[in-house]
Amino acid sequence: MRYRRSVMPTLPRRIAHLDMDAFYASVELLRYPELRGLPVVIGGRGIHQPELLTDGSRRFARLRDYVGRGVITTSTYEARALGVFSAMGVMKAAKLAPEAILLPVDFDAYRHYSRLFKAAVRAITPQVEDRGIDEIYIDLTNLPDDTPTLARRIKQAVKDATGLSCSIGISPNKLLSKICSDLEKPDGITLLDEGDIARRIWPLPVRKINGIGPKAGEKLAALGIATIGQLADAEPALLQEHFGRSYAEWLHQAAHGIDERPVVTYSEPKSISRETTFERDLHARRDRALLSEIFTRLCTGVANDLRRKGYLGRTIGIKLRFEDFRIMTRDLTLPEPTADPVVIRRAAGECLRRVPLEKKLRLLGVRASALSPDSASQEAVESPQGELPL
DNA sequence: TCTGGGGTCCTAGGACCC
DNA sequence: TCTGGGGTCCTAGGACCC
Repeated sequence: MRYRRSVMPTLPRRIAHLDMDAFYASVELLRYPELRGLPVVIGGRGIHQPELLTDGSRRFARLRDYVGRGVITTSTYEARALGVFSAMGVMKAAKLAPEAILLPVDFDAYRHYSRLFKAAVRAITPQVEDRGIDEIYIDLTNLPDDTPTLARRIKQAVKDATGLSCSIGISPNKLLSKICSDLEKPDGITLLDEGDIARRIWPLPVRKINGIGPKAGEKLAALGIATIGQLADAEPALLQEHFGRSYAEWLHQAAHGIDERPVVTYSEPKSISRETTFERDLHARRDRALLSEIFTRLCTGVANDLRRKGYLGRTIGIKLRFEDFRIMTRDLTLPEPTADPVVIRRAAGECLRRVPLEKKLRLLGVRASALSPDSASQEAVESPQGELPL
């Protein structure tokens, strides 16, 4: 009995991060194989579908023909070679690659392929954590096979299920695996253990760490810290002075490749929201009718999403982005949770009355949070949303 | 010619209660 | 009448991610 604890073997963790290669663009290439090898970008708004010509070929929109707001959602590797990346404004991308093919976003198709690849991996092990439409973590620790075999089997399963390639990083934790999966993209397998950190991780820029974004990256650069190795060497006191205790401690641990977070196979949603950026900036009074119509549509959308997913929200909030890009939020907690569009519209209207509306608006959003499962909802039982591990 | 839409987590202050 | 500390809820904003 005394020795039970120390005798129990604890296997070193084997955590995989799987990232689909140029996911949206690759799904589009399944549909339009004639675009393979060309610079293709997905994004913009109101893009017309490719036009089918009488000879059976298709005419595609070009980036140079685009006018208006919108960002690039994904680009093929050929387009990336021209400097066109996700989140870039479409008009800016058009300057860099005017001849690139432009396709509209088709989330239904991407969600379909997302379900396919995740199901294929879950058939190998249920220890899967969802990280959005094109990424997952997988805990391989308790599987019998060796790591390279598992990596190849998972990639093959994804390929068989979808026709798409992915990249996999495998290491003792999520942080390192996430970095790894990016190292040999596309179609790569990268294995790494603690002994490889200095050689493979430390030379990388700090921004490769998931959790160091533009702001923290800038601040670190100002301190002369560019690489993960330099971050690992940084004086803890210096980090604490600039980032606060808890973030500084996390930075230090991350730079040393330390991360104990488990793979979480299911979590309840925390909020459900709808938002929209207008074609042109709208004025609270002059465009009142149009704004009101959009506002109501957003509330109805949130209500429908709540019902479809089987949740009630007790806190209703709004989000505004002004023409100068400043964001303002307001929220209101109700006595009772709701999924009623009329109740949501009224609560959101209360919130809206609390914000000054001199500046023109660029975006309007509505959100429900403080969610609870709706026990009266049949849909919740019949078609589980999220990815219930059943 | 700027910059989408869906999320999560964290911080911080004030109200309110014990 | 004054002093104080802890806990929870609500609200607002911000960083970050896919």
